[in-house]
Amino acid sequence: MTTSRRGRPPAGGRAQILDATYELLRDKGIARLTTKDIADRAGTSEGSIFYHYRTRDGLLSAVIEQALEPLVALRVHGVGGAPLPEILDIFTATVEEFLDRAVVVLFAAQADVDLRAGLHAFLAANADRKPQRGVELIGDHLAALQAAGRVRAGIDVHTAAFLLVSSCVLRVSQPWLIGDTEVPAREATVGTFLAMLAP
Amino acid sequence: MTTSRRGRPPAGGRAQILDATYELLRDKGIARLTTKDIADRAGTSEGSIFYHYRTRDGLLSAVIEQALEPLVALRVHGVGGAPLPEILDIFTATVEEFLDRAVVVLFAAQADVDLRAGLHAFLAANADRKPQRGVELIGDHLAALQAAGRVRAGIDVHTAAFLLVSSCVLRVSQPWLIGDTEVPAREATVGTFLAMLAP
DNA sequence: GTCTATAGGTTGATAGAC
DNA sequence: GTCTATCAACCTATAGAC
Repeated sequence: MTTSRRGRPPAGGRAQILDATYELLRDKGIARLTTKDIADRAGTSEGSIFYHYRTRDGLLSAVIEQALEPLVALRVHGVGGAPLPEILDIFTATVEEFLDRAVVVLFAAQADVDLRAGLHAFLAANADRKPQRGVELIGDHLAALQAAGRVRAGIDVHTAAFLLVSSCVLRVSQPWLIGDTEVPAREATVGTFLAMLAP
Repeated sequence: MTTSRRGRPPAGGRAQILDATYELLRDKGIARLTTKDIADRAGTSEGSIFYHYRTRDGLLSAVIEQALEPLVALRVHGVGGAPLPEILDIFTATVEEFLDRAVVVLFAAQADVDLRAGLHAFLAANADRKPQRGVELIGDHLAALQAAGRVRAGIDVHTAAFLLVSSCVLRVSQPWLIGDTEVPAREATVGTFLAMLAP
């Protein structure tokens, strides 16, 4: 797992192939993604691709897993004692920043049952329910505030947290799915969410 | 546009090809979708496919547009005077029922820039912002209730409506994107949403 | 490790009989 | 309208030189 080394990496190295594949996935889509196009964009030869990744699917899996790396590396920990607006601002910004890159591979994996199964297996083995635990964490914090009377009583705070995360997913996905359309800004969504929580 | 005729349609007709393509898209994905597989599943020959749809892309576009048909046919109208819980229940159920079928083609279209561009153009030309107008409509109804004091003051009701629709999209998409995971039931989400709106 | 050359198989699309 | 037969292009993967 030597992911870095001294000096300029060789032109046809693993990283260039990985980056070129991600960019083509994002710009053209997976349907007409060929190893020839990848080689051209990476400035290498097709032979190198198969030397490094053995198969086209192996390369695609590597690209998918790289884009999900922030989720794997994530250390889930308590949200601390910062003011709620700040917590939700940072949380939603982090989620959307991750999704900006991840949707490309999440959508690409939908094109093939095997890729999708591999994606799900990878998440199960390496991400250990982190998306859900993020929602749980926010929910737990809201529950504490609710107990302290700073969040209105009578609402299921974990379901509320799911609503907030949903808006992050849709905001990032919508331009891809149905084209450019108006969506409330993230800050406005967080603001409205806070107002709906107030006692 | 003769979509029906007397008697049993010929085995290799347009409809069978369309259905077979949708099913393969849903079950296997677009990446390895071949006209041969489509012909086999439809019980027809490849020749018939190209006779009816001229090109593979033409067929795919037809499948996409058929799955979005409920959106095109939708007549957007006021929500009437039913109780809010009932309105939101019916609204979210309708949205998710549509998405259950639509995500298959919405995701498939992400595999190719041309397909995606075609999808966006089709929606712009035939759906006339109906997704957004659905959100607006719920928002407008909430605004009226807010003016009547039955929804708490100080919240942006249109952003709130966006939160609710987001949860529908994520609930339907999540099994595809990250695999089977716990998600709050639709009824629970609507219930929590209502509780957050109460004055 | 990277390249070139090429094999081997698949794919979308066409032609022409029925 | 549907079928069979066929083709030309393309794509993944391998072999072997450097």
